[in-house]
Amino acid sequence: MSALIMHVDMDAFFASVEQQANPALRGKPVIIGGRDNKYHSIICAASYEAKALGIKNAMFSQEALRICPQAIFVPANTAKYVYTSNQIFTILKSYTPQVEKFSVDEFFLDITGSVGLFGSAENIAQDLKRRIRQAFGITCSIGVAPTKLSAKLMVKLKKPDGLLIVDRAQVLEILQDLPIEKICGIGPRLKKRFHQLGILTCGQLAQYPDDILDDHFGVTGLWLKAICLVQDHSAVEYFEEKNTPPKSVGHSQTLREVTSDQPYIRSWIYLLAEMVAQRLRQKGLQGRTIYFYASDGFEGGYAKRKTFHEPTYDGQDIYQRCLEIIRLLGQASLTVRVLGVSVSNLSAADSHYLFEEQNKRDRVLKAVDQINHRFGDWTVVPAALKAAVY
DNA sequence: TCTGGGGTCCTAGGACCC
DNA sequence: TCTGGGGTCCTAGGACCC
Repeated sequence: MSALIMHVDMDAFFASVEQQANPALRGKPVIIGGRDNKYHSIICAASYEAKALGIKNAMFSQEALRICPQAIFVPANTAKYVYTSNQIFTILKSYTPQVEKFSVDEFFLDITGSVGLFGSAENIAQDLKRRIRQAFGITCSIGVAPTKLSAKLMVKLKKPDGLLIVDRAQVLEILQDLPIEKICGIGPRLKKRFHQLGILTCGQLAQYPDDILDDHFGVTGLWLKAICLVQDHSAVEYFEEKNTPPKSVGHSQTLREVTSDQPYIRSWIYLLAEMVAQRLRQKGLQGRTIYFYASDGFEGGYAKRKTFHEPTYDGQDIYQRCLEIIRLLGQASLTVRVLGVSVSNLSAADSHYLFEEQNKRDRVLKAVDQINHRFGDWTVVPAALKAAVY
């Protein structure tokens, strides 16, 4: 008997959690994200009511407001979503110990050994949907198939509040004419390269000769073909609510328009560096690798990362390191629309510095954090930031 | 389809050790 | 001292996901 893998995907998770927490939001178009016009920011998520009115994921908040002026904006509350996600995880564990948290709102379950206890995959799925709806007022979509990725794909076809249970033959039939980019793992670049080989559908990829795929894409090509043949038998990983520390912390910002104003660009880089540093300190982390990214929005852009000897959680350090990376890029003058700063190679922050000088700076940073925490972000900012913030 | 802001993961190549 | 194959670790770059 082949495996039974279940994929569970919450519908409009963030917005649903907020609607459950606040009855006044139910049945209304809700947008998660800032409404501010200080920077032009993007929305984080939207309820189905908002989506029905034309709100799309990752829209600029001003654009969303224009399309849907009656929308209710709610600031994102990540802690709340993670908490609910962990509660859902606990419910899922009552059907099988083999539950994998794929993201905050997506899970895989291996229910191959559970159907004996619970009757059938259909029973488990219906029961689960009912319990999650009762406990959290949230609907979810469920797919059951012989492999993880085919289960995930089935969910994609059935959102929201969907349920699709299929065997291998049915998956193969659905895959036959499905565009390859629907596969989790094929983005715009790979899609283009597959199209150049005349591969447009999963059915075509499933038929393609191994050696040519290997030549063009290496193991990735063979793995993607296995997915299209429903032979990607990667196991559902057990994991407890793991609290793995982040591997990188970063911020990026799209400016209102392309600019070559170097002082303005530098103050944005400084602001991003400070924002990243502040979050590192909140998490008690420091990092050695600085990643800097800039793009004019048309011609790709410059991206470079560099690993430094000393870890840091100091915004000024991060800023200086960004400037060094820019020098390495050989760009005397930047023309940018998008800027990004990210720190990786993280370790637990160690505040015992050898040098008193650093200790002093350390205390200043902590004091600034405390003031900002108490009076709101950016009460105290380095003078160079004023141009960008105000 | 891209938008875009937060990330992760994979891989090639260099450095180093035995 | 040179040679070199095999292995591991690290870095940088790129692709992709939600």
